[in-house]
Amino acid sequence: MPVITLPDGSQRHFDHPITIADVAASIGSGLAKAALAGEVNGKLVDTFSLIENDATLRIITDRDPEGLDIIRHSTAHLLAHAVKSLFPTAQVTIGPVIENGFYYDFAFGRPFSTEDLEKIEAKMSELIKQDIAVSRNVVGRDEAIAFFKGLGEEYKVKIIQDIPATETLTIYEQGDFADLCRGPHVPSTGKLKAFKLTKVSGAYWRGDSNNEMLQRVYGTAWKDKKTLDEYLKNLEEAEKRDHRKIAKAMDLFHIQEEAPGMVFWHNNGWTIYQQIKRYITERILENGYAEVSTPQIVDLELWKKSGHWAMFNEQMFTVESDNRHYAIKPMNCPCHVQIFKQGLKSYRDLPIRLAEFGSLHRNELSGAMHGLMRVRQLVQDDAHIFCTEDQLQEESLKFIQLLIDVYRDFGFNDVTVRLATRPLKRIGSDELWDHAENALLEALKKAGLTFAIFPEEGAFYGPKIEFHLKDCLNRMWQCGTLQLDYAQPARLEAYYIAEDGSKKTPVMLHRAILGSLERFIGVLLEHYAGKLPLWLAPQQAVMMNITDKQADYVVDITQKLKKQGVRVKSDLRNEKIGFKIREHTLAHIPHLLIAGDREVESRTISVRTMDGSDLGSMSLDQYVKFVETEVSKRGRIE
RNA sequence: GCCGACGUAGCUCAGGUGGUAGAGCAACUGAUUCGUAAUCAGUAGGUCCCGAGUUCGAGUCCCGGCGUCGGCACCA
Repeated sequence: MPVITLPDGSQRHFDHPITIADVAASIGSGLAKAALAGEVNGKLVDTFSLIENDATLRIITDRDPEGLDIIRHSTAHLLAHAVKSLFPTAQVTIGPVIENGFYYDFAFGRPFSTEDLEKIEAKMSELIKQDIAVSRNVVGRDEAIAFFKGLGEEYKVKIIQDIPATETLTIYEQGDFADLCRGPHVPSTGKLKAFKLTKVSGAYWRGDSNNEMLQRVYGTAWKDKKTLDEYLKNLEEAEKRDHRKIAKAMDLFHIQEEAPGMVFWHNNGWTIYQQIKRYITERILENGYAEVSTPQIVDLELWKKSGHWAMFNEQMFTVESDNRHYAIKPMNCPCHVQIFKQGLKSYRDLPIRLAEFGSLHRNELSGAMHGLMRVRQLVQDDAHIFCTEDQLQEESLKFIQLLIDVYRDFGFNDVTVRLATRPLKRIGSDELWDHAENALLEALKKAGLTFAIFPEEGAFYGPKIEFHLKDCLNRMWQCGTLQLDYAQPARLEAYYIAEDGSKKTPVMLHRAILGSLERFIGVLLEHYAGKLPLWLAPQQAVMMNITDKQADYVVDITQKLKKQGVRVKSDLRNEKIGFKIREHTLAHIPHLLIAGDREVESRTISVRTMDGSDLGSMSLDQYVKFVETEVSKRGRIE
């Protein structure tokens, strides 16, 4: 006779096994209607599942995060249901919940068109209206295989064959549609209120590019129309922040057909670029790095020795001259090892930190390019630290601390950190890996960072820490990285003389804070929606006159401000002041400086910021001081 | 690289079923001289991504290529 304990501690006694739906109904009719699933003793189950023994129960509604996941999962099923009824030859595969929605992969003879999508959506709405009850059946393995074979669902059969024999298999049915699924699901299709199919694309079966391509349909689902609309609106807003759009509006750069994946930086964009480079140079020099510069084109022999040619030759551009074969460098590291090797190094010289803003070329697959985020020519704020085993952890910690501080200056206080550990295919002893992983782990802990461990994701030569930033559409981009490398220094025969007089191979740390400057600028533009803080803004101020009378004054003040290092231009056009203000505000110029008769009279300028606040009149000196203070704050959030 | 969509004026985009390209903004010219997010009028502007084909005739249809976009895969 089950006694059911609810989240508020109250208990309900029943004299017979009871479903969650019934418990909900016994509490109230509103809850009965809202119930999507239940959590019984910490496990999510369907509302129609039977409770036979004493249990704690939480009824899941669309107010719970789990409720939303269930809605999305059930909407994925609804999608499959609609597809199967419209296109019976389509085979179902998997349909998981993802951030903000779900997708479902189908094997189908042809791609789905946008018209198909509309039809599918309409069918889904129809199925919702019919409010079809969902049921769950536990089935035996052979039974399940026979069942899906009978339906011609070959992929489901493959999926079942891969599920461990210990797991029970369940089939969910709604009307004439059945799918292998762990559940739970909403009790009936009528519970699904707000969804939208967003895009179709190809996706490889089991994520392997050697396999056939399936048709993936993406969708989003929410508890009600209101939250769905909010989400769609947010998406639209986010798309406006796309760095490619902002760049066009701000005249930052362009990319054209003749040089795919390579950037033509316009003056405005290049000003940002230079500003960042200058800043990083300053920061690394004060942190004991030495800046170097190495060749762009290097004989293939070096890349063979370093291991790059064997691993990454498809992504390397090559050139030929005088019967010699060269590669345009995709990375700086082998060249930095060459500098390390010049002259005998003692343990006393270590650590040696070599930094370079080298231009790198990587022949990325054509489909991989993405604005500034993924390009074929890039510059990293790259450096390699050569050190001893003992210095590993301290160097790692120092780097992480520098990175965090630099990110703060750019206004990023929220960074996703991953520790990628030993992959299956690797070189080096387990002791070495223990040591290396531990060094990074300890460094992360000491730095006080929260991070996730990504097992088997490390490089073949060593573990790595990845620092990811999000773009406006929530796509993650790796920016910073710290990698331990035991292989290259040895392969390229770098050594130092240890305390005991023996030759030892140094450990090499590959590290970058911003990663590719191109990508970082892309993320930065989206982060700020183009409204860069003063220190980065390519144009910091525009000085404008109200009528022609103040033109000379404006030219004079502009000149003086330029001499003081302010990135300012004048706008003397015969336009109304409102028009000029609007234009420069839309161009995200931080300071709008205005001079009318009053200002000429008092030798001042009227200062307005791009967010619309009027700072009143100030003298030239006052303004320059104001700029200096703002610039020195950089992008830090107090 | 794979699947799909797209490529028209400087920008954003319109151009059922084939009949010599259009709007808004920007540009240019003129008027206006104005106080914090759009003054008015006029003018000019095109290799419709490239190549081949079907057709009397192609921005539109077919084929091939390039690029971009959304995903997949990849990402030292």
